Amino acid sequence: MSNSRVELPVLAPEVVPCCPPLTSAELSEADAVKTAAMFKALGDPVRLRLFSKVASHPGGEACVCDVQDVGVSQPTVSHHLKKLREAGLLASERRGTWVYYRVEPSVLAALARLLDLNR
Amino acid sequence: MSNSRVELPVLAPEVVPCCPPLTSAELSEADAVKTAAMFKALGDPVRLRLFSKVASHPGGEACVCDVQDVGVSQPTVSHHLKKLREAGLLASERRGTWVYYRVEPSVLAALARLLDLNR
DNA sequence: TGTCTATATTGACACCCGTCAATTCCCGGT
DNA sequence: ACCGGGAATTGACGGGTGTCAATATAGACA
Repeated sequence: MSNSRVELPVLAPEVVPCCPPLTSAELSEADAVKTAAMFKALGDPVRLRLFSKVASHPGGEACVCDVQDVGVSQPTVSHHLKKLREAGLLASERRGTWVYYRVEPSVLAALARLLDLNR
Repeated sequence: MSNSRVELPVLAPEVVPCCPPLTSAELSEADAVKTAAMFKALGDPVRLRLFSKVASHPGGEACVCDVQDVGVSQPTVSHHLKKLREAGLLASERRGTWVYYRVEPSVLAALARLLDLNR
């Protein structure tokens, strides 16, 4: 098969940037839908721990085997990582046997700016 | 019934501060449960818009009548505001006919610090 | 080719969640 | 006391979500 695969599968383009601080102006309905999807992805304890494990892992990335000890089954871990990827918070890449996940910094920064208090 | 109610009902004390940046260390299970509850509260488009309307309202607070135009019924607005209050993100106070909501700054700051990238 | 390991997908199930209509509660004014 | 309006609660319904067991896929190595 052609090896022109560029990988980086999901992460739809309209998920990326978005929005001034919440304290400075109210969100449009469309922006609220996009942004709420990201918060929703972080709104489950297991997903938040998985995200935290990836984000804090040395080198900025972690394979599933590094993070899957969160008290649920392997398919459930895979399911949650997929949700985080679909929300644009994580990116994944297969290298040999393992699949590595890393944080999408721009998206995380957008969320942080959204919550920023010092206007 | 006795009218010795002190108001300011919810906002349990253990909801308040919490946790270094997600990129610096992984969350404990207990911290993940508490923090995920806040993200979950922001993970619905209607709630996020309500929160945004309160946060960006002049004077730092808004009565329900100021924010309830989000396309759902009045009971649903009340329901969502209650969720935001229970998550520790909003505080409410009745003054005469109207009930005013305002953002809990410390909680919002904690979430922003959690998502902070630099460092 | 076949086997082993790592990760993803499928299908099923119980429970949670957002929503509304109807009702109730709380407060001011008359 | 009564009434009117703002806001909260109740009860019900439909769709979504987290979870697991079973299975499938993909790559590494014999």
